[in-house]
Amino acid sequence: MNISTKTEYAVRALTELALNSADKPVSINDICKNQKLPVKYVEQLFRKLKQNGLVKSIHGAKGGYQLALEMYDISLKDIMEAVDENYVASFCNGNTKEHIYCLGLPCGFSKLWNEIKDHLEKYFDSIKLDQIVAKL
Amino acid sequence: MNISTKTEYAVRALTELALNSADKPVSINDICKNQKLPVKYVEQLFRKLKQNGLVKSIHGAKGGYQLALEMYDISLKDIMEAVDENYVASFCNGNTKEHIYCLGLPCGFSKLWNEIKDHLEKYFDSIKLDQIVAKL
DNA sequence: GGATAACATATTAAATTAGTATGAATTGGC
DNA sequence: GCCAATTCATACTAATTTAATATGTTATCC
Repeated sequence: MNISTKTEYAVRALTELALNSADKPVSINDICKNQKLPVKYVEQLFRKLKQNGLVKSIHGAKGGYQLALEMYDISLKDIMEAVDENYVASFCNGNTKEHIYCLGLPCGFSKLWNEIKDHLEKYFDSIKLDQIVAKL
Repeated sequence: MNISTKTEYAVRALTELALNSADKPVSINDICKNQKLPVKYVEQLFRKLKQNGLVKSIHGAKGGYQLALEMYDISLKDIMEAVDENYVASFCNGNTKEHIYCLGLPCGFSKLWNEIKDHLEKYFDSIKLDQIVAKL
């Protein structure tokens, strides 16, 4: 039950964009210099962020990334989902999507796990990038 | 950001106690037979649950475990904490307890991580064993 | 005294996560 | 046109964590 470093790195990187990419794109290199993050790892994260429509990119020299959405339209949940797939999915020992059976038996806990999952998703979705930046 | 199997197993095992250990102790063997869980693994979990005062034990033949507290005094947080130490602690890349520095730099995110941590702890503490049993 | 069951610890195995390596494709500036 | 900077893509390795097993000892009931 932890925030993964993937999520942490993504949040930190997106915060850099939020602060510096309004007019010009910012390169991963610059981001990683500022935040002391591993470049190649963060590259991977950014590809996922792009696939999920959170950032847009400009190729080639002087290229880089910019936010694709307004800060208040990017939630912590969006980030986690993009970067850390099934970030809150594998309850009930991950046996079925519907959580009706666990370990081959009808599972009485699906209700509980689903409620928790729901709560967490809503909570993380309520935290937006502009709020995160405001807390810095 | 998932419920560990440790927590899942512990919840399932404690539910068994909640339902069956009111008068007599219940053995780990019986619990694991019912819930199809690995005995030796669950043994370890129960030792931690005992250390944390959630269950009490009776040695020897006909022995086993019983809840040490009322069901409404055992929260999901208590269980997670007992069985899954630092279940929600390693934010901020786990570098310092206070989350004031990250990777050697003053960390602007400590506020965020701590708020999240706080929220999660309160949430999990609000879910009590009697409610879990009621949802079955 | 034998069966049952908690208690304790060490070890192995599996899975996940983090990070590196290598290289191709794209673009700006000289 | 070429070179540097940069995104894009994938494969691989290393580290860490988590799950589970193995091997016992100790206590208690019958």
